[in-house]
Amino acid sequence: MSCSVTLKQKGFRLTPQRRLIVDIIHESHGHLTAEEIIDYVQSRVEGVNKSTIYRTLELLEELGCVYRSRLGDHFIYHHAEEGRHHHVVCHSCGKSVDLDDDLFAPVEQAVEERSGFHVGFTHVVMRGLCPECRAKGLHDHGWAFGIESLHHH
Amino acid sequence: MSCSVTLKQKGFRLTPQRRLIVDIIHESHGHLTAEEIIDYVQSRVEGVNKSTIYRTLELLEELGCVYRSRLGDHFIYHHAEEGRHHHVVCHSCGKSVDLDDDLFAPVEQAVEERSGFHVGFTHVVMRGLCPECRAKGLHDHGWAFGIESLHHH
DNA sequence: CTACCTGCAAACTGTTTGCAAACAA
DNA sequence: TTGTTTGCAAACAGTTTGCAGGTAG
Repeated sequence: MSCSVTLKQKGFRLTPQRRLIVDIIHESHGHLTAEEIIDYVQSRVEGVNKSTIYRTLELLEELGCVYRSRLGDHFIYHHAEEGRHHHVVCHSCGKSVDLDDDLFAPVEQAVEERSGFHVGFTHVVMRGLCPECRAKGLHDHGWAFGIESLHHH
Repeated sequence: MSCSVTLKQKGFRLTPQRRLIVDIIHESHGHLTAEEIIDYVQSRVEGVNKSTIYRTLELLEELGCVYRSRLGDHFIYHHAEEGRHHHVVCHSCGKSVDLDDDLFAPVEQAVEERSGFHVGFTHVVMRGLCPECRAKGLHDHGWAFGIESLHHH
């Protein structure tokens, strides 16, 4: 179901600002940082405040419309419609590739077997080095990289 | 090799502050947040400044003596002597369990096969729900959790 | 009408930096 | 002695909050 419909259904108002933010997240097929969303929004409509954007993103996350994950210092957002999946982002050139939901199944199972802990990877964004950048002789040794994920409420 | 020796070998001074920080990291068998390290240090010696602690931790990471990973909003630190390994931390009670190095091997392989990207998981800290807390009826559905890792330079 | 939303400005949090004084070697 | 290291205070960046005025329904 579309985010706009979800908003209205749950009794939230569909303001122009919210509509714009929802549109941007839907139009982007990748993941966006909060900063990118702020820039896109403000390039289309002057005067939309970043706190409005953060508040809208928080709301959309609570409604299950978007995933929010942390990548390094930033949060990144991704619409939740295409279901569970993961990303790898190249450290060097920033290129990103999607990966299937099942990627972490072996890890989930192994963690459960070895420790009894239950973990679930809903939307993980990890950093790596893409084939092209590797061919250029870059190494990922010494690169800091992080992966994070967040449950969809 | 011990952190103190590494420091001296590379021409860095072994000050009381640095010795104290190294001791605390070694004494702790788990992982510590920057804040915990600051608290421990300051409870033993008054007047040690947090910027000194951050600078020392940064240095120790550069020397390969400690790992630094992000867990949510904080960095956490762990001495690097026991080699590669990972952790799961319970969302609810904070209990933590160590996991073997090889945990993410299937993921590393799958990412490489599917995307050509090269990723390496040196020291991942993830959140989950421990058996006891699960038995208490807590669910991890709806919990935000993150895993992050950092390469050891 | 009137809650809900927004813009603004200011607060916040964890981390980082610049600089003069202190100190290890 | 002397260049590294420290403590202090202030900067920083991204995110969050309080509040008065604005607007969707």
